[in-house]
Amino acid sequence: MMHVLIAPVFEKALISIHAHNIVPLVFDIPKLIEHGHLSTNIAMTLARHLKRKPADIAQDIINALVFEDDIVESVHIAGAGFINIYAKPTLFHKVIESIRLKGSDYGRTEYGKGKSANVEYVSANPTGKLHLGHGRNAAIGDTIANLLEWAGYKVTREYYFNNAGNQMNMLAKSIFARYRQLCGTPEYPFPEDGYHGDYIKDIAQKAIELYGAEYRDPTEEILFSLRKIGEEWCFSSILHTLKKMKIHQDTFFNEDSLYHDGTIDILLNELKIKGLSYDKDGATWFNFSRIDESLTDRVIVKQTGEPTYRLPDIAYHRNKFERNYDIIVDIFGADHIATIPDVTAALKALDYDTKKLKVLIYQFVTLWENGEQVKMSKRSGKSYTLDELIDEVGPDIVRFFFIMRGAQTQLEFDLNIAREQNDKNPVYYLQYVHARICSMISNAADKELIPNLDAQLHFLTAPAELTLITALSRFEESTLKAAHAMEPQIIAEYLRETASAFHSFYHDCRIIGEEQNISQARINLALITKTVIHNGLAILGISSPEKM
RNA sequence: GCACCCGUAGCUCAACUGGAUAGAGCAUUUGACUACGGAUCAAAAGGUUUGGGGUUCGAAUCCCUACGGGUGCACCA
Repeated sequence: MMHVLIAPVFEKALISIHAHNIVPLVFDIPKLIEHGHLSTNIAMTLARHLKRKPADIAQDIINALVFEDDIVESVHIAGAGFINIYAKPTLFHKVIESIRLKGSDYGRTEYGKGKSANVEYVSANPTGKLHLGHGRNAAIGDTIANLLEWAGYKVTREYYFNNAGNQMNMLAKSIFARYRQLCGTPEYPFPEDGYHGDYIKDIAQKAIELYGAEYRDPTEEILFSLRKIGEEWCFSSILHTLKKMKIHQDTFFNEDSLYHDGTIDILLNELKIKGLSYDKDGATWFNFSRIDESLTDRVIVKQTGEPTYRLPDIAYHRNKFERNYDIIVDIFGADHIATIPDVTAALKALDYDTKKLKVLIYQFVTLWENGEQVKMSKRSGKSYTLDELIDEVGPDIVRFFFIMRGAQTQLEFDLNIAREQNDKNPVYYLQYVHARICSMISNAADKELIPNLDAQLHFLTAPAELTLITALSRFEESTLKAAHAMEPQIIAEYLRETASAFHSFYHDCRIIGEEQNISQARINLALITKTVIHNGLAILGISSPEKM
């Protein structure tokens, strides 16, 4: 944000030396204060294009700088051609004013103004409870939706599911087996690939309450009914868990609708006409190899006449493209990686602009407890569910742990750390800032020290104060960068740095008990810190407690 | 075997997407206000960024290669 005040002056300088709009003008905040408050490598990036030495270009730029406001102390060339800028305190004070004006909107940008985005996440079929992998999916997806919203997009949060097909039939058969076992035939065989979780027994119990214990054979009718109550049970469990995680999705897209409204038939027909599909061995194949040599042809309609998952996947994505979103985001686990090239190639062959499609792949979660990995086996049904995890450590910690690492790295979820309510837990470090400030404000009020927004900010000159302001000034860049890169972890990292800057400031600089002017100025600084932490946590879907 | 992701301090991870002396947290060691919440702060120590080549002013980042880990490669989803 500080660069917003500086950049125009540099732009003018670049124009005057005829080096404007050749490469983007980027400012960095140097790690070392010896390198100034802000720096730019513009002279170095220009060097190649202008075929001149970076240092010479830097000197020309500096000579052409004209600062009208009294915000810059000095400008120097350093290293291989960096231009380092030393700001006056007034620059920092302008930052405070600006953040205060934006308040709870500070961090929002107009990057995606007038554009729409669709973020699809969770998308678990109603065959069971959500597990930890879904949790990571949910946290990443919901946070990216938040980030895009903060970047100005109109966002649709979508859930895609399939309540038909083999998986659901297996669910019905599993329920029937448990039903018989509960109704006096404990030796009734359980399907080989059935769903083993205990929840199936709960559903069977419900079936007994609804239909009695009389059914002996898995007729089509009874399986249909069991499938229905199984679906309802699972969906209500999924929604309940998501709600606990503070996740609400706008659209629930049923795969079935693609068959009912003819989308699938139309697609099949079109593929045939365009030569993108062919019949072989009684099945219909997609001619992927024709559009991309690195791909292999795949069956899209089986011999049995049933489609494979690829066909509705393509149809569904086409449907999303037809809904005219500017960005379409999928959040997928690493196990779905194979479908992406196929779906993308198919859409491209159908003339859609696949640059709009962003598929975010996250790696798997491993759960650790007491230094040992907790095995999560779907078959045995002994998986630790997302619901249990939320009950144990709360939604804030669950959400934070799932986004605090980059999506492409395998996540080690350490239950012991998640459970600890102490300094080892990174979530408290952030929330503590908020609680601390709230507490301080109420203490100040007891001493009749009321926040005065017109306080003289020029009393803020201590290093810890300037470091904190610098951190706060970076929030907008961070939200933008995180939205652009679709990496929630950037926000987590940003908040940690900012929290650290605040705690240092709070330790070094007393607020209550100092001279009135200084107290007021520092209260203002604390207040905007509270705003930034609150906004940042809100993006992550995490609460900002006033007490802990 | 082929494709994709990853390999950074003892452990878990960053690094503004090619920038200055690779940084945090935990663990270890040492210190801190009779005052605003010690769920805090300050400091020490810890590295040939898996190995080897290459690209350029400059590489953890890009390319090639070897090794190690994960995931996928169905007429399952």
